[in-house]
Amino acid sequence: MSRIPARNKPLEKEPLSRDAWLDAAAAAIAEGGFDNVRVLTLASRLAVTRGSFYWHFEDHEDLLVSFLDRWRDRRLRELSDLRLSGGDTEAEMRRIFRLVLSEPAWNTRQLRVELAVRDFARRDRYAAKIVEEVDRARIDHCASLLENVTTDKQQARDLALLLYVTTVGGRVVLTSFREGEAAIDRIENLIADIVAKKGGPT
Amino acid sequence: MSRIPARNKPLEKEPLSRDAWLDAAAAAIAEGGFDNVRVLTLASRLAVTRGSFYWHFEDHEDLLVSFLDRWRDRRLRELSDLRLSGGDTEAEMRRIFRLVLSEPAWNTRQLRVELAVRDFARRDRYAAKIVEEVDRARIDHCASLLENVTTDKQQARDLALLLYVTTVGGRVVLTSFREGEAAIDRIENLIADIVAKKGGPT
DNA sequence: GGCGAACTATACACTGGTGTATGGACATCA
DNA sequence: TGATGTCCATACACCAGTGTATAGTTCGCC
Repeated sequence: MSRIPARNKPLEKEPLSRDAWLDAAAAAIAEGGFDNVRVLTLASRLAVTRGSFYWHFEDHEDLLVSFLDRWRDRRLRELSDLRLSGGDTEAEMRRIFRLVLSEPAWNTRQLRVELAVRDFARRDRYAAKIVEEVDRARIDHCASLLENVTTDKQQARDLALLLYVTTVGGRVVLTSFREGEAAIDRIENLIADIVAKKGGPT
Repeated sequence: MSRIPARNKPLEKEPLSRDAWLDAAAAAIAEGGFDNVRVLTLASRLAVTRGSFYWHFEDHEDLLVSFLDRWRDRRLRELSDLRLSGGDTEAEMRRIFRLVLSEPAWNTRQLRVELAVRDFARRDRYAAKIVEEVDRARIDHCASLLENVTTDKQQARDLALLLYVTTVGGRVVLTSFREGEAAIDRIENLIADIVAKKGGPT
């Protein structure tokens, strides 16, 4: 008993939710990847001790798995939201590019998280499964859109894959590369040309 | 003195070189990224204690910096070697793709190291500088090749960027993605088509 | 107002990591 | 042979992190 509790006020702060911990984890992941999520650090950032953590989560791994699950759910949901918002093929196509490519909100944290997840997937089986689910959904969606442009199903799928690969690749190399933002537009136009030409009479 | 040295034989093992430590680091990085290189682990893998490490290197950071320097030097060298080996534009083009894309040796360790370096570059200034140097060199080389195909310098540069981005992106998404190897060929053909068409009469 | 559940703090045991100081083994050369 | 330089082992101090056990606080509810 060397310390005084000093908590006379009724309720200074709301109790922490599981989601709050996941958000903190997201911040840590965006900063330094999955190896950077440490219970101790998150706790101090939330102004709480680890006692809270081990009430909400089984252990460290539980946190990571929960985070990955939430990440997948959100990515799949934003895809289906996109589908609902309708519009013609061209417009939706653009929107799906921007989703992974240059949507404003993506520019910092979400993008960094996405890349960190992909990186983690290279050494963690569960993360790999999650990433594959999301990739598949995105590519499928893109391919089904492209079937409005070309009739050849295989070709639609190849183009979708090309688009996706280019989109992700763009973010991977152009984040640490100068002349990025300017180039990204020109690349997008090049890609658009390909789609147009391939979509033609073959 | 609770232990017997037990080294009566004249010379059981060669003295370790700085490079051997860097190789061990490469293995660790390929497995689990830069956060996975730990002096203790490398030492035990080299069947040596950390005493050796701290003779060869200043500290942990020194190892990482040295590794990055060596990595850049090798990447730049393999580029200029490529330049020397000549051949027509088409052939060299293919070769440069495969260098980052599907060269057999790349399939596991070198590829994983490359992706780990890129990941590390997102949170480390020095690594970012290294990656940018290598990226620039590769893209420049690719662009200068493409000037044999198209006369428009800007277009050559854009195409080079597109090629590079697609190549890297392909490796990033298709490593954890099924139907990868088959798709990669079709993608490569698609890209080749673009180059051909763009290189045509505009 | 007393009970139980939800949440958090504290203290402890343990592991694994860095860095440093120091000494020992071995070779080379004067 | 002995001095010096190279390379590695050992021991120490220290810190950061996980996980667990336990106790304390606050709330809603009967």
